Amino acid sequence: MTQQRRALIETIQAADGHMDAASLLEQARKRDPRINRATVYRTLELLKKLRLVDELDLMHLDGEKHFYEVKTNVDHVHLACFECGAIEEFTSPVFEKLKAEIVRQNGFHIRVVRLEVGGRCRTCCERTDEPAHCTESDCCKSGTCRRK
Amino acid sequence: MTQQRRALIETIQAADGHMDAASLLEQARKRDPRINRATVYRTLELLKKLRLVDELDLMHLDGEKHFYEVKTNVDHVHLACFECGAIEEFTSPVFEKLKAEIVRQNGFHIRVVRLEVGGRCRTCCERTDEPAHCTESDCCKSGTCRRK
DNA sequence: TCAATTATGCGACTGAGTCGCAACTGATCG
DNA sequence: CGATCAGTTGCGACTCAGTCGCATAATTGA
Repeated sequence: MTQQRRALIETIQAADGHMDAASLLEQARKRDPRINRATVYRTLELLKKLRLVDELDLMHLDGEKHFYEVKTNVDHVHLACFECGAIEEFTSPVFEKLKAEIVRQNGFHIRVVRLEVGGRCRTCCERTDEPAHCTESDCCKSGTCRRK
Repeated sequence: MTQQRRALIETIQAADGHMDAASLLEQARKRDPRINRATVYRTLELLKKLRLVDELDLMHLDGEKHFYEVKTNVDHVHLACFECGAIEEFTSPVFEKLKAEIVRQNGFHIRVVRLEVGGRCRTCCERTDEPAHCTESDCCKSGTCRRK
């Protein structure tokens, strides 16, 4: 356990939202300015393998970067709104049931699960004056779409 | 509808497994050698928006690249074995139930769903002479792990 | 057939993530 | 407590998937 790892772990735990590697580096440097970019990636790799953090794509709402969050004891779904960019989390016994089914029917030993859903959140759906999102093939250039 | 798009669509449909952009380009060039890399990405973007293809990460089993498959009428889970690299697909009414729950409870309008599971497939689990996968933090350097 | 629109090829660029290597650090043990 | 040494870090160069601007080419629709 080095200074750098401590700073990185503290930073992830202190974060309220989902952080990507670059902002994690930036924030962690406030705790220990020596931290290097390579160390961030190496530490994230380690934490993933130790199953202490989960890696997310968040439906590529903001490019190709990955996001990280402290692993919770119960898996959750991430709902990403293409219109306002909001990320909602959702847990359900049905999700657990589905995982159990995968184990039972496929004999698959689950190590990590990632369920991401993209679409339009309730708030954006209720703004009925706007057309349904992404029905046009060029919607993502339209300015209402947050997806890059 | 241009020659290039036709060639790309035919290539994706003809593919039996999951293709990434680079191999899609390579295969599509057998149908139309003029196709350019940029066109592949632009066409994939279009097909995603038209909801004709789905984009997958397959748990980054093979680096950061994305994989593509023709969208089926019922969503399926992708099970990626970290040990042998196999990709299994799995459909279940429970998955549909979970999606319905997301819509009902969150008022979320689903556009695209991606459920990926990483772990150890049945075949690899039954090879009991080998230690359980990924219990060691450096497992992915061990040679048994296909994850990069 | 021809103009307007849309797509493509090209090549340079971006940016996330990786790698090799020398220098360093921090647990361990005498 | 101070030497040891495996494991970690910083650095900087590198890789490679994906993007962009622009001139040219192909498609569409009148």
